[in-house]
Amino acid sequence: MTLKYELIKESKDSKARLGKITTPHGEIETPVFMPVGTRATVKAMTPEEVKDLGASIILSNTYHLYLKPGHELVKRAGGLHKFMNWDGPILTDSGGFQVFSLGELRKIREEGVDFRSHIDGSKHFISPEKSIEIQNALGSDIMMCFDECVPYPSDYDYTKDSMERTTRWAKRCKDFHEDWDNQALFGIVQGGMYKDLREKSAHDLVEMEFSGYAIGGLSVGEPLELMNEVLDYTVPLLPKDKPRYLMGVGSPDYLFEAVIRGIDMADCVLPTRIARNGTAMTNNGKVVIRNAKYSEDFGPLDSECDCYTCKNYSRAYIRHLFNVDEILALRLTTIHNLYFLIKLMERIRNAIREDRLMSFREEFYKKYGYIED
RNA sequence: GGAGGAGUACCCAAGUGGCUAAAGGGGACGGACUGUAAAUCCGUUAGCUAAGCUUUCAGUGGUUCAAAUCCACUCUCCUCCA
Repeated sequence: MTLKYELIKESKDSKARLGKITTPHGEIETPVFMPVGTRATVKAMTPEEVKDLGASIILSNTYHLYLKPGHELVKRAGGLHKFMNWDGPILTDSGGFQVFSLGELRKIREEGVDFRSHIDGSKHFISPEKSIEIQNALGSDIMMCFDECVPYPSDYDYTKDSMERTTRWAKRCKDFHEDWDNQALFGIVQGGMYKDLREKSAHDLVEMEFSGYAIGGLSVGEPLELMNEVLDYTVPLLPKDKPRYLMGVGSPDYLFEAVIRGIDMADCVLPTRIARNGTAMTNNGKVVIRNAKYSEDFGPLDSECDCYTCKNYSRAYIRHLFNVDEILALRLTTIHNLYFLIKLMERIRNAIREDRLMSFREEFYKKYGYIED
């Protein structure tokens, strides 16, 4: 197996850890935040810009690229890296989340999932094997097993059946995949909010020996405390010498809580999506830049930020761009939000290195407004 | 001077007797967003002592149990003719 995880340091004041992942397209310092580029682009950004923001790995999506432009086309283009001009590591999601989010448009059975395209309604079928075939064609550095992300809340029996099927699918993904030298494969722990199901899922997947392990089915609407609880008993079941990836988490508090429980990787559309919808994450909390109170605020989005946006543009200007529906508005806020989270993870890594993660978290929460002082 | 047309809330615009405090857009204001069907979606937008009440559809007066809607006059704007 080519993917290498090096555990550099375990935090003294929490379960956080510092590490380094080596992929065929470069190294990743962990804990890391991974920007999402579903359709082979981090929306509104060029790959060069994403790299300049400090991103060391990005996500892309099996389901979306399979529909458009088609994974065979991407393969003919020379693979996803070449196609989109990103030469760093890429992680591809398996399409499992779409199984969860497409609702009415899909039907799950043992063999796989029948989908209807959200684009034109055409019928499609994705199985674990098909998902791997697509991800092989894309050539991502890290592939994900095809899974089902169970909604919250879900009852015990449904969650159990689903989790067991996800485990069987994981086995099929692993058996189908061949080129382990160039592409790693992560298993995804499911089991909803049920401890015994999470334990069973983690146990069975760890036994299969994947390149790394993801925790799926969290951050789907449950309270933060519940996510923390699930992480508390699930993360310790995962091997220390492999990366641990919490899927779909991207608000600062969720990232902190995940990292202090031993998570190494996380991805989320949140920073890029809310950026396009007019919200910035700052050290002093959320800034809904469209609000009237910023119309004459000539200071930066975040006075403590040194990103391109904050160095050069004012809140009043960005608000104006949103008000008149200019493309640059989306770009400027996206640059800031991505930089903010990438930088936050760097600050978190430094705090782990210096054994002061818990105090950094406290300080950050107070300023951000998560806790009142 | 003559003939015709039009004036509805911040803007555009529907409504031509009661179900209209008034459709729909836009704007403004606020909110949501967490492995992206998202430059998206949702809410508010006459005033108030807000379950209820008060004042609105150019203005004034009238008809009617009831008027943005019907009638009269006035004002303003537009088009055509002289």
